[in-house]
Order: sequence, then C-alpha cells, then structure tokens
Amino acid sequence: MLVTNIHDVASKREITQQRLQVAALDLFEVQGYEATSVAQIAARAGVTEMTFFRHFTSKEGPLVDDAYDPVIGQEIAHQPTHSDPLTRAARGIQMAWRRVPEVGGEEVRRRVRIVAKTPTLHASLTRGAAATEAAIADALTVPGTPRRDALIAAAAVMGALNAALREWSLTDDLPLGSAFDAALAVLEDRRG
Amino acid sequence: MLVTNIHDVASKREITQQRLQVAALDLFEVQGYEATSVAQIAARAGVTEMTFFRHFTSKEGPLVDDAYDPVIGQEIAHQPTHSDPLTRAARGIQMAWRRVPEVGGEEVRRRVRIVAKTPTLHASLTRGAAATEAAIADALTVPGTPRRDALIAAAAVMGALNAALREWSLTDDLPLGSAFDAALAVLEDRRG
DNA sequence: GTCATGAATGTTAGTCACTAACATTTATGA
DNA sequence: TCATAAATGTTAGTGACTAACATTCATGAC
Repeated sequence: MLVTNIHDVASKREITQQRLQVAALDLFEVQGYEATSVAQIAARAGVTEMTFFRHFTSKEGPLVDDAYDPVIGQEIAHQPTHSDPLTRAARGIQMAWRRVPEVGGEEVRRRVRIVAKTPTLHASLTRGAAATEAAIADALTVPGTPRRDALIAAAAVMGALNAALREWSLTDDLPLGSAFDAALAVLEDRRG
Repeated sequence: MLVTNIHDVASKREITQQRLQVAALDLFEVQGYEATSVAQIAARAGVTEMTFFRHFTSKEGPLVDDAYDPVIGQEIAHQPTHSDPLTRAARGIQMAWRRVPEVGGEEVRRRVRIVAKTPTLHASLTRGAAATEAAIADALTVPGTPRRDALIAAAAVMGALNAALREWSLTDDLPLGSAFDAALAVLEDRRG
C-alpha cells in the first residue's frame, strides 16, 4: 500500500469490522433498527452485503456480539461455595466489572440504548448473552449446587442485568457500574 | 356445510389455528424447528402459507403465543407490599399457577421441550414472555418500589422461570408445578 | 330458501435476512 | 518476485414475512 501507519496494529479484518459496526450503529440510531437494511449498512461501510455476514453472524451482530464471559466465569468460580448460587453469580459479576475499564462505556450505552428502544430486540439481548449465561451456569455448578439450580440462577441474573442495562442506557450521566449495582441490589434485597 | 356438529362451539378461525398449531408441533418434533418451513406447516394443515401468518405472528407463534398474564398480575398485586419485589413476584406467580388447571400441562411440555432443544429459540421464549414480564413489572410498581426495580425483578423472575421450564420439559414425569417450585426455591434461597 | 355482508382464505408479487459456490482481489512472507 | 492465504466480490438461491387484491364461505335478516 502507499501509506502505512506504524501504529496500525489492527488487521484489515478488524478495520472492516469496525467500519461495519460504526455504520450499523449510526444508521440504527438515525432511522431505527427495523428500517435499516443490511445492504444499507454494507454500502455505508464501503463493502458488500456478503462481507457484512462474514463479520457478523446476523443483523443484530453489531449490537450484541460481545466478548466478556471468561473474566465473569473466573470471578464467580472464586466466590465462596457456602453462599447461595444467586448471590455467588451476582457478586462474581460485580467483581468482574470492577476489573473492566470504564473505557468504552459510552459505546456500550449507545448500543444498549438502541436495543432498549427496539422492543423486538430485547430478546436478542438475551440471545447475545447466551454465552455469558452458559459461562455463569458453568461457574456456578459445583458440588452442592445442582446443575438445574445453576441454570436457573444464571438465567435470573442475566435477566436482571439486561433489564438494568436497558434502563441505564436511557440515562445520560450515570456510570455503567450503577446499572450493575441496581440489578444486584434488587437481587440481594430480601424482605420476605 | 354438510355436517354440523352441535358441540362445535369453536369458530372456523379457532379450528384452523388449532390445526396449524398441531401441524407445527408435529413437524418441529419430528424434523426439528429449523428444518421445518412455514410452507410445510401450512400444507400439512391444509391451508396456504399466507393463512399461517394470519393466525400466528411468526414461525415461533405456535410455540410461544400464550395468554396467561392477567391472573399473574392480579396475584402479584395482592402480595403484601412490605415484601421485596423479587419475593412478591415469585410468590404471586406461585399463587397464580395454583389457580391454573394442570390440564394442558402435557401440551406445554411438548412446546417447551422443542424450545429447550433448539438453542436459537431460547431467546424467543423470552420474547413470547415479554407480555407476561410487562404484566409482572406493572403489578410490582407500587409506592416504595421504583419502576426500575420492578423491571429488574420481573426480568429476573421470568429468566428463572424460563430456565426452570426448559429443564422441566426435558423430564417425563414431574408435574408442571415442580418447575415453578424449583425456580422460586433458587430465588428465595439466600445464604449470602 | 335467498340474499347481502363480512370473515376467512387464496393468489400474486415483492422485500429482506441469510447461505452456498465459485471467482477475484489484496495482503504477507519466503 | 513469487507463492500462498486471507479478504472481498459475484451470482444465485432459500425461506420468513408483507401488501394488495380476488375469491370463497359462513351467518343472519328477510
């Protein structure tokens, strides 16, 4: 190529993916999710529709494709096993997010806000979180906690987290951490 | 028509819808959800593809279209407001299901089992439960419980319930109520 | 019974998400 | 410079879903 940036550690694949994600988010925000076609996104990113699907598994991809999971599972596995699974999951997630830099929080807000404003996408957030949910369930499955209970607790925590994220995304100033605090507070507040 | 059944209180619309649902479930069970096309379902039910979409909003319809909700909301609203929202939601649902006849439990098992065995449908169960979730959130929103907390608690409970239902559907003999008991037990078991 | 009216269904044609197979360009290292 | 593989393009197709219009069928008034 004619110009090579020394700091350009990103592969071409990563660049294209980034361009597609930006294009998708821009269009979703301006004209709404449903009214935006994959062809439009691809055109705006300067590639073909086909290329879009080589970078994202579906139209929802730019919104929900994520890659946290391992940290979360790790932290949950470190929780004391004498606690109940719901508490372990909640506290483990809290720990994990303390280790994640607040950097990029604004982009998360942008993405979740689009989801929050598109009811048909709420379930997609669940789908995107499927891997995370599985990781949580695995980390919760220890002697004394049957698989079934681990699955239930994982699903409950993810449900609460997604709901909290949707609400948080509609605010402008609250930090990302406050969404997690809200979810965990509801899960831990027991006044039967 | 040539033959009229006196006991035929069902309208033609209801009959067709029933035929479509049976056809869909049969095909989903035998060849899997993804491998079944709406055209196939319609053909088996003796109607057109177009007619299918006049009875169900999507291919998932025969699996997730439901109509409980009002009873649940009612029971939750009757829970003592000094309890925390998660507990109110859980106990309200328990009450509601005590009032629902176990009749039809086998069909529920059939439907949920298909969902449980089709990972891409897990999120659809969430979508199908959106109305129920909204009803729960509404019933939880009382003075002293901010809307945000109600939304979080509703999402957590629905997540737990769906996970419990998926697990239950894979068993053959347990009654439907045991699925609810399992979900609520995890939500109420606090050993922080 | 007949007839009018609306519900239920059919037909046609189209959009859009998504996939497969194969061709072409572009980057990278020996 | 050349070989190799990664990245993208092209073409063609399937299947979910929708819109517009035509047709059949059921139901009540008369």
